Amino acid sequence: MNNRIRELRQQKGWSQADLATLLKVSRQTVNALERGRYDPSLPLAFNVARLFDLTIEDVFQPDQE
Amino acid sequence: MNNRIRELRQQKGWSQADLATLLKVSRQTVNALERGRYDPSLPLAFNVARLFDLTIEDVFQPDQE
DNA sequence: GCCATGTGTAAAGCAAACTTTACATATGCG
DNA sequence: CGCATATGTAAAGTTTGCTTTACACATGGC
Repeated sequence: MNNRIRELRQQKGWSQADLATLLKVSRQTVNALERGRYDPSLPLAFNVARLFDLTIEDVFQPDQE
Repeated sequence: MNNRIRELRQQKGWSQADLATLLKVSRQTVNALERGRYDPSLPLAFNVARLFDLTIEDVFQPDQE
């Protein structure tokens, strides 16, 4: 699962810590998501999309199978 | 997190076991999702949405906070 | 009544998501 | 140089998602 979190975050001029605060998760979680270490839970994916005013499909792209 | 899985499944005339097979998860997982016992992983949410030819936002509604 | 099918649920176990604490490295600025 | 900020990572622990096995109950058809 790819995502555009880093790109979207940088467009806003936010640090990983800033984004973590806004999402109410740890900075390590933001880092792990950006680096593709794991996928977010569905509720967190919704929070990310809403924060950037996008759909989940806009932010996350499932691997083509 | 609410979802329309049961409704969508019944529209197709599928049993929980049928849907589980199509999604490649266990029947208990389908049952738990329909009954709101937990949320699906993001990849599974994508699979559900694609199976019904809908967006994630069409199928899943986060609790209003 | 018997059997098949569909649904709900429980327990045990594994894997994935997330946390806290901690340390390393890089960059920029006084 | 010394310090602050940003990022990457690791280890250990908790919670959540999902599996397998198993059993209960309801409904409908023979």
